[in-house]
Amino acid sequence: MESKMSNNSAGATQPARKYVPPHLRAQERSPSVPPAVGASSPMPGAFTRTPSNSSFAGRPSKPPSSLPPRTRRPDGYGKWLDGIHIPAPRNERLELDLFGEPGDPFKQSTGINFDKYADIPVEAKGHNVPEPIIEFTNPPIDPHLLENIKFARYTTPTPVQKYSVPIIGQGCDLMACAQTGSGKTGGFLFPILSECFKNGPVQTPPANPSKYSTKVYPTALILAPTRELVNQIHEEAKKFAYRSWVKPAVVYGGAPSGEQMRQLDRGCDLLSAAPGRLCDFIDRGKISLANVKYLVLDEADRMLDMGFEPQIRRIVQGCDMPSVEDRQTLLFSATFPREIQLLAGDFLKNEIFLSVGRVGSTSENITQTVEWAEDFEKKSVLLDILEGHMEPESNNRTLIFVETKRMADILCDFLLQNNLRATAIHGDRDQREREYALNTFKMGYNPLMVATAVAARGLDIPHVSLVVNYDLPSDIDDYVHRIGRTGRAGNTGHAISFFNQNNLNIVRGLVEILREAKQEIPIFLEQSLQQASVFGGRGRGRGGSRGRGMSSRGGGSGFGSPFRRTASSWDSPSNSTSFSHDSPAYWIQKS
DNA sequence: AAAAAAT
Repeated sequence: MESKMSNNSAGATQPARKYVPPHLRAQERSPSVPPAVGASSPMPGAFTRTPSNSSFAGRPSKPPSSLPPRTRRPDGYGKWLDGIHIPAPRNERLELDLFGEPGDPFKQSTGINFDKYADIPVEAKGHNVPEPIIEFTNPPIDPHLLENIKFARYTTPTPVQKYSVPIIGQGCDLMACAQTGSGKTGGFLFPILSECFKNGPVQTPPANPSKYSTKVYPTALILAPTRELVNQIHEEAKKFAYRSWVKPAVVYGGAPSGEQMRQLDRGCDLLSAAPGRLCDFIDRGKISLANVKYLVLDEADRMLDMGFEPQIRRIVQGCDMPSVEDRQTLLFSATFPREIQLLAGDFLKNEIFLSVGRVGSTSENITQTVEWAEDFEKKSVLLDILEGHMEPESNNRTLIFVETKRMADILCDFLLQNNLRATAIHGDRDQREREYALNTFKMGYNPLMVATAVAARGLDIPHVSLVVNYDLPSDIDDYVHRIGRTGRAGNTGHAISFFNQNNLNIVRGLVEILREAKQEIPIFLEQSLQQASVFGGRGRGRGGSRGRGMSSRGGGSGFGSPFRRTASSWDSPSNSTSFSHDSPAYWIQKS
């Protein structure tokens, strides 16, 4: 922000500076080495100033006939011509949009523990595992990507990136497991874009000029389980594809498909998509997967579990997607239950298995506590916690997870009635409401957000210093992802979970996670652990599912009935009626 | 039992 101030004041004293309309700014020559974005103090207004001796002023009045007249605003994307990558000129406004200013308070910045990532043990198994990279450097990373990485102010690759870049670069399939907030998105975007920049587009069938709307043939397809996550990946893709020939596009439900259609018409080389809308566009002949070279499943375990698997199979095996042999498949997640790892084999060939730390463990940057709270007292305990945590002028955000959409609304209303700035996100809200909730939360206008599972995975929201599990999930992997909304990129964070008799189904996994992360384990959890084991509680997720690296733990098949019991079926009667205590009349939204 | 994902 300081540089912006000096920029403005310097600009005011510069009589030579003229306004240049946005569509002409791109004509300016750019220096070959980019200064840090926004760090323009040595040369204020470098991109908008038009000195009289510039190439612009001396340009012939008529453009060379080989160039078609410009018909639309430059979009910041370059070309691939005769085997050569021709990046678009730089564009100051676009750079500010994409990368923000240095020290932008709304951006995630790496935290004090970033360097500790180097201490996490990494396991890479498979044939011909290449040496990891150590830094972002030209071989092997394409120089254009290096420039964009610099713009984004990424200085050091995270462990998953150090390995994924050479692995994907040498053409291998990959199953990568790395902790929440440890840079998985870069882990697939960097190598994919780097290779794309080096190799150019795959040959695309000629467009049919008679058709009003053309079919698009993305080179890379990235699938993710929620619309917001898909959108977030797309935003990252835009950063790292800046000025290149690779045009990112995004496709998901709940938003007008016409707009997405027009966006696709402007070009689509790297597509981020939610499964439903993608299928829709494939059916309508708008998207072909015939040219896909890279297929990414982000949150891969989620994408391959019961709810999504049929859709994914349809996209991967039932459309015109190249076969396993003819594409590269990349699976990323922080958790990977063993039976899903097995299932994933259908989509991979000769994959390299990469794990950073233990599969499914949590970051030690997150301080985890568990508090005993009966359902009826959760609301007041929450208020106490928030009072202690949300100092007025702090930049903190708190994310509160509940199990049901209805409870998300109820709790949000409760917080609002207590004069707290809260919002809610869940699948029953329309997409505009969801995006509004997420944006106001990100901006800090609403520093509290109540959420269902829709916000549990992947979302990278700066300044979430506290995650509250108002209701604990029944699956330990969900717990891992939820608390992973804090303590990202080397920042520290807190997670507080409300625990009571209804949560015995997660106690084993929870204790295991807390132990691994060297967290304190309350006495009541130890006791509940014994209680739960009487009922044969299976602990970690579905059947002790976590891989220990590549090495199988053998034994436990974990294919019993997935839900042998539910909390209510063995609850004491007094607890099963707790709902009526939970919601005194004045808290309930009468329907 | 719940949530998510197409209209």
